[in-house]
Amino acid sequence: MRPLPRSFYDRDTLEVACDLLGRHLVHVVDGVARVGRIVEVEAYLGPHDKAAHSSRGVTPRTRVMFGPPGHAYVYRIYGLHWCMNVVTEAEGRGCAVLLRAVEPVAAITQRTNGPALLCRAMAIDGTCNTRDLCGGSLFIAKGSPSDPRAIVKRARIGVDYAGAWARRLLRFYERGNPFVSRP
DNA sequence: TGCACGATGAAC
DNA sequence: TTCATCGTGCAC
Repeated sequence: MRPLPRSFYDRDTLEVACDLLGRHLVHVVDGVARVGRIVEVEAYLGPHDKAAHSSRGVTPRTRVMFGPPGHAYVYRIYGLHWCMNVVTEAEGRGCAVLLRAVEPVAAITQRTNGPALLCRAMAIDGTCNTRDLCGGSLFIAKGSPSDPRAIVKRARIGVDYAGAWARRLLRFYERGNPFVSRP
């Protein structure tokens, strides 16, 4: 179980988003590897994407989104939950993929069908922000990639304010998987 | 320095 | 449908 290389993330965000489905998200906590198989993601395409945090440009919070690929962007939402993204494409692009749901594989005891729920179940919080996913205790491994023919494309959740960008089909999930947050 | 609001989840 | 709860970004 080793981290996928940085080249995995240094590609077109849509490609990475689909390729992330079926991969294993791994977080080693107190010597125990918590593992979840990624089954739902959303792509955020950069500053021109009105629904992306990076659309406001480089700020203290979004700086990591504009950094090199293969790093974690973990932010607090509604003052009480955490959400995790992986940074994609070349440095400066401001692209990322939000992890929305995982299927429990190992050492998971709570619900994982939602971006904040998966963070809670895998003990991912603000201390994981800016973490390099290509070496360390938080990473993504090969897993069992989803069949491309089984990938469903839908509009992203909770971005109605983003006009036309809200209607783009940038949410991807594995068809029929019971751990998807909103099938 | 103040304030409106959110890539959510849970309860009602 | 409503609310919890607070960091962020932008207005002033």
